[in-house]
Amino acid sequence: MQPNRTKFALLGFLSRKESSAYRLQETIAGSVANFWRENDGRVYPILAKMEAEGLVTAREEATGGRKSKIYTITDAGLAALDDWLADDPVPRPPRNELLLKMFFGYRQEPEVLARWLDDKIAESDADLARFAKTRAKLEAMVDDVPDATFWLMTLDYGERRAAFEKDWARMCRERVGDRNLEGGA
Amino acid sequence: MQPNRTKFALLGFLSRKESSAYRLQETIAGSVANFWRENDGRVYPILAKMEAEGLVTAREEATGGRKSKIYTITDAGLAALDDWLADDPVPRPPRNELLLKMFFGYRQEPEVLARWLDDKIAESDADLARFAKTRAKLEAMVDDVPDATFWLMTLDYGERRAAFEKDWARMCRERVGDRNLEGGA
DNA sequence: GGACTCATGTAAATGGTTACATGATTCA
DNA sequence: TGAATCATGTAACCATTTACATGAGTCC
Repeated sequence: MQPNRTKFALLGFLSRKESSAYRLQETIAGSVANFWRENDGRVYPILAKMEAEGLVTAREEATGGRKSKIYTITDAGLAALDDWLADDPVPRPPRNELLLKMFFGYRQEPEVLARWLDDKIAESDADLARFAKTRAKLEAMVDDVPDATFWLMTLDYGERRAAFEKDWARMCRERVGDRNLEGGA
Repeated sequence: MQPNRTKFALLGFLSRKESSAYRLQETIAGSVANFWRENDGRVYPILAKMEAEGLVTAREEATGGRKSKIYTITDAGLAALDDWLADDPVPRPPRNELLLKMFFGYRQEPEVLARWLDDKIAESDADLARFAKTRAKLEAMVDDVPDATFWLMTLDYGERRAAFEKDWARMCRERVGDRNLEGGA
C-alpha cells in the first residue's frame, strides 16, 4: 500500500523539537518547501492518528494566553522514523504540467508560451535570491549545528535546480521568440 | 476543484492519432515518461467517461484477430484540449523523498546515504544514455515533423535535469564519503 | 501445452486538495 | 470596533495506487 509520507515528515521534524500542528506547518513551509510540502487539511488529523498509534504524546499549553496542542515524539515514534529513513526512497511518477503543455506547444499561441517561459525565468530568479539568503544563514550555523551540513545539501539541490530551469527556460524562450518572428515576418 | 489532468494528457495524444487505451499508455510511457506518467488503472475508466462526455468516440476493431477499442477525438474534444492548453500551467507541490531523507541524513548510516547517491548517479547516467538515443531520432525527424521542435525542448529539459542531478549526487557523495572517513579513522 | 504478450477492465484503499467553520488574541 | 493573525479542526470531493480478474492470440 501507499506509505503515509506525511506521517514520517512530521515525525522527522518532531524528532528535533516538540511542536504544534500549526507551527509544524510553518516550519515545513520555511525549511523544506523547496522539495516537500504539507497540506493544511492533513496535518491535524494525521497528528491525531499518530497520537492514537502511540508515536507522539500531546499536551495542551497556553502560550501568551493562547492555547495550543503541543506534540512530543515518543520512543516508538523515533523507532518508526528511523525504520522509515532506512528504507530506500521511492521515487514517485513525475508530473510537470508546464512540460506537458510545452510538448503540445505547436497547438499554442507562441505569445502564450513566451509568457510562461518568462514567468519561469522570473520564478527561478526569485528562488535563487531566496536560496542565497538561506545559504548565508546555514553556513553561519554549520559549526554549531553539524546537522546543517545535510540541510545545505538539500539547499544545493534547490540552487542547482533553479539554475538549470532558468537556463532551460531562456533557451526555449529564444527559440519561441525566433519562431514568433518567423511567423510574424 | 482539482482538474483532471489525465483527461487532457489523453486528449493531447488523441489529437495526433486515434488510439486504444493500451496503446495510449505505451505511447505515453515511450515519449513523455520523463516528465509525465499515467497509471494503468485510470486510463480505461477515464476514456469511458470521456466518451460519455462526447470528447471522444469509440469503435471496436480487430487487428490481427485481436479486438481493441479505438478512440477518436471529436471537435468538442479538440476544443476542450485547446481550452486547457491555454490555461496557465499550475505547479503542484513538490515531493522528493530522497531529498527529505537527505534532510534528516544525520540520523542515517553514511553507508546508506552513499548507496542512495551512487544509485542516483547510475540512474542519471542511464537516463542520459536513453535521452541521447531519443535526441538522434528526434533531430532526424524534425525537418519532416516541425512539431518535434517542441518535443526536443522537453527532451532538453530531461537532459539538463539528469545532468544537474548527477552533478549534485556526486558532490554529496564526496561529502558523505569524507564524513565516513572521519568517523572511521 | 505453457509462457508470454496484447488487451480491457474492476475494486478497494489511501492520498491529497480545497473550502468551510470556529473562536480567541493582538493591534490599530 | 474591526481587521489581521494565531490556532484547531471538519467535510466533501477527487486523484492515485495497487492488486486483482479475465480472456484471446502468439511463439516455442
